[in-house]
Amino acid sequence: MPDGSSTSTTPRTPRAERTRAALVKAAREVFERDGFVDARITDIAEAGGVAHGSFYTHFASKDAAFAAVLAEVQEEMLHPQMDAADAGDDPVRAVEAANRAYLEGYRHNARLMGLLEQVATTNEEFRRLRRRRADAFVQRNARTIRRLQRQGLADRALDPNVAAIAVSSMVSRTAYTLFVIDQAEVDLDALIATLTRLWTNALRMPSGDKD
Amino acid sequence: MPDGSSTSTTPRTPRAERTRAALVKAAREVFERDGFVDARITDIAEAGGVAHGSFYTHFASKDAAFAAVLAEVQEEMLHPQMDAADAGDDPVRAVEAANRAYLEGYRHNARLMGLLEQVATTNEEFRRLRRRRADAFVQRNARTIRRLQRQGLADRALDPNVAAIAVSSMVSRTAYTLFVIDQAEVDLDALIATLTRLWTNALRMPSGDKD
Amino acid sequence: MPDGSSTSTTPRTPRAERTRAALVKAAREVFERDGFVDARITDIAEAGGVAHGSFYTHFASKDAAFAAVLAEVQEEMLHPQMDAADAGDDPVRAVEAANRAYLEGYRHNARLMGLLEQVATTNEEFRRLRRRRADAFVQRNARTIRRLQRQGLADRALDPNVAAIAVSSMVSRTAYTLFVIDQAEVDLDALIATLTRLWTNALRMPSGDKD
Amino acid sequence: MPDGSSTSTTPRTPRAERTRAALVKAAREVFERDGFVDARITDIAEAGGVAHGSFYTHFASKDAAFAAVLAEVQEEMLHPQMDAADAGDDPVRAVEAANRAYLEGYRHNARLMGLLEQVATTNEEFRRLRRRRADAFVQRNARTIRRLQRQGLADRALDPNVAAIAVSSMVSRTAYTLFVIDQAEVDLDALIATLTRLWTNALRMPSGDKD
DNA sequence: AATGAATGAGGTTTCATTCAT
DNA sequence: TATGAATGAAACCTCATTCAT
Repeated sequence: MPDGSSTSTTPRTPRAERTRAALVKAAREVFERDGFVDARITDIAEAGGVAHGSFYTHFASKDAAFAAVLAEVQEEMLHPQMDAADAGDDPVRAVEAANRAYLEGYRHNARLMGLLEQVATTNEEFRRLRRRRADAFVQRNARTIRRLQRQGLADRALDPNVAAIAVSSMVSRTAYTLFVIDQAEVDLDALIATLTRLWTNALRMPSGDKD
Repeated sequence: MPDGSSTSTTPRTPRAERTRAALVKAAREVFERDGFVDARITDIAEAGGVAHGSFYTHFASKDAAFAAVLAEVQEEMLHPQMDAADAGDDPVRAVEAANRAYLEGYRHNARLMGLLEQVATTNEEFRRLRRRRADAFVQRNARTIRRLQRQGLADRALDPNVAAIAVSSMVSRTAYTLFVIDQAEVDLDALIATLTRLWTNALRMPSGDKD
Repeated sequence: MPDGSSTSTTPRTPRAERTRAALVKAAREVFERDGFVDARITDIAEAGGVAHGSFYTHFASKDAAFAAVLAEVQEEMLHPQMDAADAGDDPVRAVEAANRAYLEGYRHNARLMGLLEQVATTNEEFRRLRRRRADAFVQRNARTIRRLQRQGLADRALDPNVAAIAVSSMVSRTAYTLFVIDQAEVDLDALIATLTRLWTNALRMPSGDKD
Repeated sequence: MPDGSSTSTTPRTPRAERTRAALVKAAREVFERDGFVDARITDIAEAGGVAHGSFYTHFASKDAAFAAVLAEVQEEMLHPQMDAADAGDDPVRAVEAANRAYLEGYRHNARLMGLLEQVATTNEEFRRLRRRRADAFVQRNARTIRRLQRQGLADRALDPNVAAIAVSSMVSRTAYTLFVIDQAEVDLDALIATLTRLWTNALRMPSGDKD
């Protein structure tokens, strides 16, 4: 979470806790409805059932409120991790599991992801946040790709660092396109299947089927 | 290009033409330096060497000026077209040529592309513009993928529409990551090679080399 | 009074009440000094001893502030009502009383009446307001004229509706001419006497004196 | 006409004369359509079929153009003159003739009269113009009233100066109400009859009919 | 903690008028 | 005389944030 900005003072009383929770919920609604720029503190306070000024009892700024909203979904929104442990020994299944986790989380929080994209274009703090999350993902995938290459399970001609960026871009931007821009109804299983196959193809990971 | 957004009547006199050109140049500089939101009309006018109000002789609004800036780079910025004609009979060469064209254009106009991304998150008009460009690209690629599948040159298990979105996302988002976010010095040839290989791998397009 | 034009929610705290009152007073001063068009929000705020933006805590717009100023003088500024009850049985005395009330109110708020005239030429909202007030007056007078005609106390050859407009125009426009345009010192009793006599003559209302 | 402001330089050539005439016509249309404040020089020039800047070849300012428009209707728009010469020896007929002339002129140029009223509330120059016209009218009527009083043909109890203002206010404001504000279809003969009777009644001028 | 009034910076846009060609 | 581009003043209103109660 971007530094200490999420809250000015750590809330103490249960009443404050309740108010804060109501404001986080309200903030998410208003942000998702109006976008970050057009969202007004007044509207958030009103939606949270408190007076205008009370917003600042709990958040130092509009940014801080947005950070608090993001913090709530952080767990759900980890990037897909091609972690073999997730799927026994089968790397393809691992990719699929990672994609499923990511896409389900993305779809569930699509508007928020769109917001993060919006805010990150403008605000250094959230640009860093977005980058940190992406980096963690990319680096872990780069390690995995290197391991697969060593094991003869992935195309050795690929630069693992660039490949990690590329496949992660493929999944995340496709999710953005379908869920945020198009807002289309999507057959998630089919989407996962296609992206997984593209991914494993791209790395030339061996699969049971014949070419 | 968002149609009516630049001032409707074509400028007449050479003097006007000169002033307008100076303003487009100035606008690009200011936008790239300050971002769309923080760019001030005043600064653009000043950078263009004209009086404050003269900006409005040529552009109806900040949006219109931005549209004019984008129009200038339109040709350069076409999406990669996997058009076989570009590379004789070799589909892999065609992909590579398309990627090269796209990535060179992107790198050359990286800041502007970052701006477009920024503005599109906020402004319906430019959201449509971005979408229109992406759609054209995606649809042509979808046709190409279908053709390759029919010819037995691409993985028939892939949904061509989703695959078209995915590979296009891979290239464009990787460009955004490297050129806009990271702003790193990049070995373009290596990047093109990797992306092309990932792309052709992803579709299981046959290539000369052995796995 | 143009309904929703003053800020919707009734102000709460005494402090707000005080500030609002100060702003209404300040607005009246500035409007009367500079005219509606040239009056600047900044000047009103300054004259009211509050910050620029505080004006908008209490009024949605310049129009709303003007409406609030008008609301303050509404009682004083009713049009003259030729209501017999005001003067026992003597209709002439009733006319005189009505004229006195109207002219005293008009003189007292002359600059404001000039302003209303100014604003009404430009602003639909206040055009309606002016019209509503005039209509109420005219219609009541039309009824009275009809009654007097029935009682044989007024010239039956007159169209009561047009006559009502005409006599009301006579009084109100004379007031405008003398108090707003000429801004002359006026002997109010003499003016009332003349207008009353013209009025009662015009309707051929019987009076004690001989011609 | 308000001083020399109507034209910067006296036009010479027939071409200039034609352009100027077209602009006066255009100005009247635009003023009547949009009101003085909202009328834009650009629109006037466009309606007149000339370039924006050419407006200033013929008029020093927006005010000057409005003055030129008013000058065109000046003859028609003289105030009613209770001039016995108009109607032989019958003073009532004279009043009627004067009212007819005034009301016909007013109705014919109603929108322009509304404009003059609008502009006069804001602009000193036109305030003076309006006042000069009204004064001339009022003073002549005051003389006539005095004469009638001397001849025993008018109520001697009336202050002739105030009475002159009052009856002139009655006619002019009634015209404004009906033609400018209400914009109603009006039976002109009936209106003239009523106003004439009110007027002659008001002064207690003898008429053939019995009370 | 909660309230809600007060603060004040900040930039867009319009359009009458000027002026070089 | 006509053109039309250039000028620049001017002020409104929003809203995040602060602060007195």
